[in-house]
Amino acid sequence: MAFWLMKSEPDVFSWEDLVARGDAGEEWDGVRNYQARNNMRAMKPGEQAFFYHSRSEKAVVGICEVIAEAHPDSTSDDPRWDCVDVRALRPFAQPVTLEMCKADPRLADMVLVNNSRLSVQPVTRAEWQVICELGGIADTAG
DNA sequence: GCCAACGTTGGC
DNA sequence: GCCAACGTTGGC
Repeated sequence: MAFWLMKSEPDVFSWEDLVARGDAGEEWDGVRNYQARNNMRAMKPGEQAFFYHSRSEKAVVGICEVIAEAHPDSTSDDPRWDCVDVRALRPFAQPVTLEMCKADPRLADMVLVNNSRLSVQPVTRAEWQVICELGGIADTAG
């Protein structure tokens, strides 16, 4: 069981947009970066990912669930680009800002803190736990 | 809105 | 295969 973090600019596709899709979820298309794509290829249905609002907001706002393994990105004719499908699982009681992540020594090694440009990234079990705690919800990893 | 950091492209 | 030029991301 792996854990992930996926970024989106809220102006383009927000957490609220994903919630509005309901259980049908949404294709996580548009990723044109090999590392991010490789991370999506490693995802399995049932795994969870933090949903992060970049740019204006800079905060983790909820948790989504992978509902389909990687498949060709419908927004690209280039066979290199795959993506997964996700659906909203649960919102945070309060958003966990980038500032909070940087301030917490337990998250010092987090990819989000150290490589701000990777849009789909792995999260460790320990980091998952900390961010759930900061977000005011029970640890969903069980 | 700016620009640093990073990734990709393409000429050589 | 190197690296300069270019485009994009995302924090500030």
